[in-house]
Amino acid sequence: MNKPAERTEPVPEATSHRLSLLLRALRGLETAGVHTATSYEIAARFGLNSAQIRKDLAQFGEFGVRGVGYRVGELKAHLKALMGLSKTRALGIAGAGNLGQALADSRNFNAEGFRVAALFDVDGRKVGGRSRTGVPIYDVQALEDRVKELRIEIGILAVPAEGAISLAQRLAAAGVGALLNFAPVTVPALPGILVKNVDLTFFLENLSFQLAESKT
Amino acid sequence: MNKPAERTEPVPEATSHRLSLLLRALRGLETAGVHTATSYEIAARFGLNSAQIRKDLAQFGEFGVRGVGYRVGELKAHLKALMGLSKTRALGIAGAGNLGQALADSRNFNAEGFRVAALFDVDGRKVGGRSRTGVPIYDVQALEDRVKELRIEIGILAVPAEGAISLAQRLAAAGVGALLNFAPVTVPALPGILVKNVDLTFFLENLSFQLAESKT
DNA sequence: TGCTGTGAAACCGTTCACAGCT
DNA sequence: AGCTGTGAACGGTTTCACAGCA
Repeated sequence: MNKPAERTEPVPEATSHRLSLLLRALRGLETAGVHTATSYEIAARFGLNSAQIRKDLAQFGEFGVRGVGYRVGELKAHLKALMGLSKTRALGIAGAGNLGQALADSRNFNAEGFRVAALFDVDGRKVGGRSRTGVPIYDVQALEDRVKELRIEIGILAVPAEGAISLAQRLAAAGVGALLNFAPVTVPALPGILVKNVDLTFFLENLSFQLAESKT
Repeated sequence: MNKPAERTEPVPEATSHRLSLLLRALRGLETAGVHTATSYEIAARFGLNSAQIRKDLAQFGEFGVRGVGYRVGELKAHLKALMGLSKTRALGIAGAGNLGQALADSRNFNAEGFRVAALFDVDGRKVGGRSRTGVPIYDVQALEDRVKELRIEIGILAVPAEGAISLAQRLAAAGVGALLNFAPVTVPALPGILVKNVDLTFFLENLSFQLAESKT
């Protein structure tokens, strides 16, 4: 099993979403002490089709054992490697306001694969301080230097709309590989860098829409 | 134009996402002083296909004028009505930590269609206070009473994983129609209520995956 | 036997292309 | 003439169904 699995074509986004889900499911199984699981069992954990799980995994190699299923720990390790989570990436958060600090202190952002290395802000009263869990707050002027020094790979924008675009450009120029933008503007595609815009209003509007729909 | 447009079948999720985008595009056009726009022009505003825009809209009625295009203001009003945004919905946020306060004060959550009416927390020092923009912080014990009194329609979970599920149930029982969950647990489908789980780790993992991919 | 890995079928969403209004 | 509204073609993803291996 476990063939080299050369991948050239880009992985469909839907697949990458499911991979995240799958990893969660595996974590759950692992802490539940389960060592082996079939695609049917995993599929049941989130209402999915078992063939889909097998197909998704088949894109990357043969991780299963016929007649048995998948070894949970092994598959999880493969998956983490696949998703680039086997080493810890440093994150830098622009904006030490409520949102920035919430993210900096979040267990999510300091879990398997990630570590918040720095917060940046323009407010002189915040600069030099630390977040509740101890993430240092640097002056945004030192952004480029700190990104390089701390080897920050992913930049997170938690600033008001106004400053977002120019900060995105500075982070990109400083060498981060990806940007996660929470500011209510769409950061355009920047050359050589991945950008993901997350607009929280979006989720609200969707709920509202579904509410309106269901009431009809 | 503008036929009744009976809709029975559920709208595909992709459509509802695009409707949000479309609304943004229309806001942009409106503030730019544009009164009429063709589907081609709108499509150009975000890299989409013009037919898709027409198809999406066609599901709900006939809003366009052949040979001319769409009247921006009119279409926007229709869209807002469609999405349940023509009246303001009250939001209640459980958890007055950094994330909860960030959301409460966010312009996004207090824009067209939404208004944060209350924050809830267990911390006695916070209770009785207000967020920076003036959203009152209530004791979580008063959750049910306040939800009813303030006619809160959407509950937002900005609490740690532990308390999330039980709060979700309390909010549901108190009568909210939808829940937006930011806690790092999956809130299961509750009867008669819409639940949207937003796991911020998800976005990070996806970026990480794409980074890992692109480096290959 | 029982489950994975996978070709083939079914399904769904997107794009094309044009008929039909204005 | 010009653009919307829409049936038909296309492409991609999901599901089915089974061959192949432990």
